[in-house]
Amino acid sequence: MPELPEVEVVRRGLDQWVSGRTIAKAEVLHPRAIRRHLPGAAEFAARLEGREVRAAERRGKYLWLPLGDGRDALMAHLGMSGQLLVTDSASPVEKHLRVRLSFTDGGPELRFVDQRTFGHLLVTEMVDLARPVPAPIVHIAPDPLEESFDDEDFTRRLRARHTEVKRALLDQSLISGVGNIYADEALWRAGLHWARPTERLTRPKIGELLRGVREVMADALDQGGTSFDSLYVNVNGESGYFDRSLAVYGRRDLPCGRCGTPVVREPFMNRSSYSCPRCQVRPRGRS
DNA sequence: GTTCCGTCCTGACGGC
DNA sequence: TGCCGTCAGGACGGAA
Repeated sequence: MPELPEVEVVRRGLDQWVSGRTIAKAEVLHPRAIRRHLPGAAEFAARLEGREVRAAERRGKYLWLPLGDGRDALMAHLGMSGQLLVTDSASPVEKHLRVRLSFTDGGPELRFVDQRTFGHLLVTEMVDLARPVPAPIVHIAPDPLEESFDDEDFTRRLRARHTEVKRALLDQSLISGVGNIYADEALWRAGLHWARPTERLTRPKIGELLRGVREVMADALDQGGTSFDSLYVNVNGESGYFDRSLAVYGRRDLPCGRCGTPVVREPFMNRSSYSCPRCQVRPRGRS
């Protein structure tokens, strides 16, 4: 599924193939794909048609294309299965095509394809903060790859929480862009068990955790950015074109890359947490 | 105010 | 072979 590094690759692809072009027509093929655009499909299309697309931006897993003078934008979240494809208008329609944008230059169109429709698109006003962001995501914290991410502020707010460290990592209002996979990988790099209470984490340990988050994302981005010239391979949110070299995620019973101990899978928030029972010791009194 | 949990969705997969 | 249950999981709304 698309995580922050994949979304960044999509952003770069959109920048290359879509920015600077003018939208001719917008078609909504599945209403759920624009469910957060409350005025509906007709208004969605009207807000887009005839508008010029500016440079693509991203915060966490949200992407947006500012329109015209930049006071509004087309915003996208890919969810778990969403893809933004830049493709020739004559190419066959994908089974799960949800939204389709064509351009006045007659060049390749932009398609939003999403099997499970957890993703969505909307047109929204921008809010002029220190960095302008789409209105629906003003409550989202900066992601750890943004310049405006404040390590000191994160440390203070994390220690003020009374919860498990992984829950906090997945809380978008504290730090954005970290999903289940990279949370597990970053915790493994920092030698932290996912159930460790946030209020007892030391400053150096939080420093290690942030370093783990940034390194695992940077590694993925390095790998994803290597073959960046093919239209079809890169402007999408497909998992699998990153050879993520995961250390623990999805590796139940396989040896930990550091100590060889078999990785364990534990239920967590109706999903899974993977960790090394030796490198990431479970806090006492928590089972 | 903070924390937690159910819900949305479709396809792959395993068990019977 | 085919049916059914389970799992995957980001974000949000509402309950505790």
